[in-house]
Amino acid sequence: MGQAREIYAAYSQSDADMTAQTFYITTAISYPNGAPHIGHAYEAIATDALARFHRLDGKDVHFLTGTDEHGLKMLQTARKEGISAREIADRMAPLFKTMVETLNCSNDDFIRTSEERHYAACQEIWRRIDAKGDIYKGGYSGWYSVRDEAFYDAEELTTNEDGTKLSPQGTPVEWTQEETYFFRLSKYAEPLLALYESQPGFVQPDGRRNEIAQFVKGGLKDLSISRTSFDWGVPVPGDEEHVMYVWIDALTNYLTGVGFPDESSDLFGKFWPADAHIIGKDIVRFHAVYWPAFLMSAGIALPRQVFGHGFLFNRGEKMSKSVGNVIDPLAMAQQYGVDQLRFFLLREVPFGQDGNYSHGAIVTRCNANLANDLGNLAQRSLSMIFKNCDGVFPQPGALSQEDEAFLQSVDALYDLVSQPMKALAIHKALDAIWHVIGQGNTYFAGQEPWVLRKSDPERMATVLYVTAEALRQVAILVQPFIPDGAARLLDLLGIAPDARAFANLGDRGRLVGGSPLQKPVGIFPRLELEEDVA
RNA sequence: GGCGGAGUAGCUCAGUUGGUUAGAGCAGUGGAAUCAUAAUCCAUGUGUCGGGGGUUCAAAUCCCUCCUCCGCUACCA
Repeated sequence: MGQAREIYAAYSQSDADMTAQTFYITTAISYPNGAPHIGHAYEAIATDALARFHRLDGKDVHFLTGTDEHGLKMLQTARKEGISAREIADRMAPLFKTMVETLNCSNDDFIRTSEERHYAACQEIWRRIDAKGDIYKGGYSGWYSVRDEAFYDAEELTTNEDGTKLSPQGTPVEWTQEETYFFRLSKYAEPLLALYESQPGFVQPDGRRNEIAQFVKGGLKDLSISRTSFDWGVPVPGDEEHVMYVWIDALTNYLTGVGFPDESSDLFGKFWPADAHIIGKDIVRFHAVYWPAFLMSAGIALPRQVFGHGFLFNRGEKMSKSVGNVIDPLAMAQQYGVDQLRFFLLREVPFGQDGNYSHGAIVTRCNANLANDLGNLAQRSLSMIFKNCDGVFPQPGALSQEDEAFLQSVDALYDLVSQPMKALAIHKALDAIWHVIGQGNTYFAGQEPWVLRKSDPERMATVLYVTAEALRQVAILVQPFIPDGAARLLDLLGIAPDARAFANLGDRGRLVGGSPLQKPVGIFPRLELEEDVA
């Protein structure tokens, strides 16, 4: 194990400077063989919330997402329509690009693996792995269907009456051997185990890391990394008969996104190694085993974390075309609102676990937390200020014990949000914010400023000021999750765009008494509980 | 089969290294208030903490066993 440790240690960032001023985060790239679904939307939204959080926290953030366009399935889909794979990729990729835009994602780049820059990156990493002696030519054998141009696993096959084997598509298959290049994955089992042990945060959540470690402990087989049976892919350097197969191509997008192979570029220097790859739990192994192995082989620093999130289910059922519960995320964004959809997914589903969504759950969650708790607290307090304080924020008088106590928990909120966000516990961060919003309603109701209006106007002014100051901080903290609503609230409060970063939280950016207030308008209207269309 | 995780209030779940009357949100019930997006606030739970056995002064929390559910067990993005 000692030597294994050295192999990976040379490239790992286990002593990563947690106060680093840059942050590189990625989603997985989507396979655009069909339209985007709610799972794609969820991953993009969660990753965006993390990216926005770190940006507001003062870091220089690079957020990458995109599409993985090569491979046999794209080619087959294209053939069915009688067009080229590139044509279908050109038609489908924009759907994903539109989705992330519509969902208000702040990605800095959108990579398509069919782009020239990506070919350059893949070919360079291939060359380096090859130079390391980790690539060799061998044979890949399996049940091959000439008509499908595809290999199938033995379990997928059915046996015909006459004893011949058939593919799932019902086409005949035959035992075929194809020349392919292999990557010496077997060589990296020990270094990978050393990585998981010394950097428990490398694979998260913990349960996933245990599964991966268990898998690797069982020994690793070398990996087939090229194909000759189709040509929709990145050509292998020096052997144009082969295209790269799946993982070197797909995973390398994270390097392409920061300018690799130009390691002297500003982008690469600033952002590699990546801080977090946010991916679905189904592809954790490829990111936690293949990817670091490729990078170790190529002599490139390893990413700091791979996080596998859960799946979403529609009322407990996996969505499928046959069940008819496949829902277009853009239709959901249209129906509920982008902030509402974002908030629901981030608040309702513990990040890392599977989650459920339903029309009723979304309506309940959004009305209770967005319209009632936050929206109404803003409306009731700001409209009192607008009507009773000459349209400007009041000057606070001496603070009472209740004022101090409430402000104290508002000022403490940043830490309670920051800690879970840095641990990717997004739902816990939102829980902390809403706990304080709840305190805000309790405080407001307890102080009864509508009574003070007549009995003690100065005291009323102080209560309203404290409430508005709490709203200012809440609005700033809520930006990563519900950016539009947060911006509207900050606009109402008259907070300048350059005063909305986390550096302005607490007493470093107190609301200024006497500054003008916009006429309050509802931030989050209630959703009407209509017939369930889902 | 092997390895791992989970079974806690009607629903969704929290419960650190075992220790006062097991908690939260939602739903329900009763009340208050009326500034506000019919929003808000207060009060309110007789839960066998999956079953059984054990360790301990003390277990949801440790050990054994049984039941149920789930995840992983390689070349599909």
